[in-house]
Amino acid sequence: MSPKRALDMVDNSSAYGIKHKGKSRLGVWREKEAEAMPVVRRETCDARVIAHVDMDCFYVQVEQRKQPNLRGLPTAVIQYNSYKGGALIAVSYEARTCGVKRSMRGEEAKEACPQIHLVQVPVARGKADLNSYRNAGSEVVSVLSQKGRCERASIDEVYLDLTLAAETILLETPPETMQDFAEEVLNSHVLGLEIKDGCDAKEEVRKWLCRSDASYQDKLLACGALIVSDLRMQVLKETEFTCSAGIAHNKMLAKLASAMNKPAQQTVVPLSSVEGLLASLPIKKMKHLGGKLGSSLQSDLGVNTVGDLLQFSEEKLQQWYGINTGTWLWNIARGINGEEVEGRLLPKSHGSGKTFPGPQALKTIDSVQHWLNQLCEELNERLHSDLDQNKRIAQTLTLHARAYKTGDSDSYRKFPSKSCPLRYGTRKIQEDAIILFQAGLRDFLGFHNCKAHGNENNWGVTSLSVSASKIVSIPSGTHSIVKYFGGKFPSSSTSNQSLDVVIDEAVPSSPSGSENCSGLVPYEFQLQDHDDTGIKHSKACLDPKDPLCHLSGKADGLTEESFLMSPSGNEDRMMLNEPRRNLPAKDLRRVSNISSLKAVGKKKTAGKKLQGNCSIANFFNNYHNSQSSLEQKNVTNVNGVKMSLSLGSKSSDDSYSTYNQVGVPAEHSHEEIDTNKSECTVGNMQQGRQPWSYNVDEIDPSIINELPPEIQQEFQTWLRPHKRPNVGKRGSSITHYFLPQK
DNA sequence: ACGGCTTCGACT
DNA sequence: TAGTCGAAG
Repeated sequence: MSPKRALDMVDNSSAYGIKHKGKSRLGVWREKEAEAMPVVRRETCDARVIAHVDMDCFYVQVEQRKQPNLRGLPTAVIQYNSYKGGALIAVSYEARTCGVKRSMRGEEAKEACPQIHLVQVPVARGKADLNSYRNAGSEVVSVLSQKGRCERASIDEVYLDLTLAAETILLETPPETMQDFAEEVLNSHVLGLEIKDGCDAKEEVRKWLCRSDASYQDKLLACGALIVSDLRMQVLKETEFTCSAGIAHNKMLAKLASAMNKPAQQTVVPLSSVEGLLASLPIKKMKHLGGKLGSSLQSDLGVNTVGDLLQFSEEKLQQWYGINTGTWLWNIARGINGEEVEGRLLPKSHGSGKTFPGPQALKTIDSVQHWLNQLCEELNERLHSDLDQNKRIAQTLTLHARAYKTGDSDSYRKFPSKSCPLRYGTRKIQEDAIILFQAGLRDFLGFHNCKAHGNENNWGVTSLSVSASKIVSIPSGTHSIVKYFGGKFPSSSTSNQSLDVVIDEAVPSSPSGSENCSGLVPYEFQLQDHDDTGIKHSKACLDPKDPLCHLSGKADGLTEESFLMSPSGNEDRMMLNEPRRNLPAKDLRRVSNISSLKAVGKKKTAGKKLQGNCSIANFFNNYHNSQSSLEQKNVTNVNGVKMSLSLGSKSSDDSYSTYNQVGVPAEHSHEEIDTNKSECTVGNMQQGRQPWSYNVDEIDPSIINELPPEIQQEFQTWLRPHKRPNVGKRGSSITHYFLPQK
């Protein structure tokens, strides 16, 4: 009842038709012209090929790679061993068959499955350290991002838009002309494909893949299945991780499908199966409907399956849930979901937090200080990794906390989150964090209740977290300039405080005047000496001779144009919103025949190759047949080339550092498509990069202020926060005008 | 004593 | 904007 009220009030006030355009809170594009079309045709128009790839019990796999003797055994990853054996955060499929569930604690899991192996999450600074999982996720992304636009949806999931690659295969080597299929693709599950008793499932799948009378969409999906099985093999080969995948015409369906057959399998959702699939799908299984909205649908409308939604008109759903959500519901009931796959390989924020349940609650400023210091250290480390590896800078620091208050039975008040401009350097982050905390605490306790000190605090903090957001890329050119001037740009993540990027605050020199924590815009970056002596936010340059002063003094600011030229990929979205062509007549790039096993051509040495038509299941059979770690296997790829495959425990720590960088732009212009590297190019080109028309690396820093104004301005742009224009409408002429030159 | 920790998006 | 809230994995 109550959610609907809130939504009603919001959306009714914004009268029909006004808020229609743009992205709703559920990421749905409302398309007027599409709405006029009958359902079937609308769906038919969506001939994209989207995949969702989901790592199988990822944390477990990461631990099993570290300890290969755990492979194939019931295993779970736990954190914090203290309370009832620790909390399970990942459970292997062997353990799941014993009835072990993720919500259990270690002790329960031991009861349910006495043979289970419990591995602890690494701990650093007294808290869980997820870095090894993050890095492992990056390894996977670096493989998966090679055949199409790739969106890192979480630490262990990605979406891929494989439309272009699938279209290309269909044109050049359509499945119906292929004589051999990799075994893995024959293991696909095809929804709606009936496997009659006594029939060979693989043979049925093979026939489905190469039906010449299939619809265009089905053929595209078949190509998608080929690509995805290949990618999954590649992931296994490069990372030793298995994953599951869904291949469908949109993100929603792909996501649904990837969960249908786990682990290490893939599922295809042909158009013809969609209606039946949704008809029986419990409403709560749908992404975004697992929470209150789903409950509200059940209790208020009596909707139990997604298909049940079909009986409600769009208007009705809008009346209940608002315009955007209503339309979204109406669409998903029909299997329609226009969300784009965002080309984003890196996270948008970094956070570090810890809870202090019940008795552990922090009751003194000192203990809060201590833990904030730990959290800030970790955050700082990750910020510097990001800077090193991805040339990105975060601009906002936010503190979240939870606290309770005893006595004084004021109505319960939430601990407010607070944020301020982020200054690089552990000490500075720590200082700012505690100041933010104190500001929050004041609000939390209320004005009258400002008992500062003493042991008898009436408050306790049950969770703390710090996070860094508003991350922007520095183009490589800027990086080199920074290096020139500062000479302190960290080249390895160990040198932490070598670069301070200071966000200039117009007002007080630290967030201590908490009232002023907000409202400091506009702010700008300055490069500052790295002495960590204190809080220096002064607008004046430390070194007046520093040529950067001229730049940062030059103001004039961010133009919309420069935003559109940013390498963050935004400009591409403008184009992607254009209606799809029916056939990919032009602009096709060569994509290697997916059944071939060309090396990815990256950092990975030729140490590991797997036979082309070997299935993932076979991989494991082989693995268990020869357990010895670090064993070399000689296998032959489809081209008849002998290669060696090494399995088992490589020294995991080393391998992480090799990989933990991902998505660093390759410097390809759209023109220089080299067929040899086509896989990489197709994958990377969507990222959109290098707005520079000069090679900044070669510019003498001492004369930077003599440079052409465009260069200075661009440089300046990168020292300022992005201002996201509201006017990024599709087809706006300014967009096109400033797209990277062809 | 909420499973903990992390990330994202929409909304106001 | 900063801050809140919901959701997911």
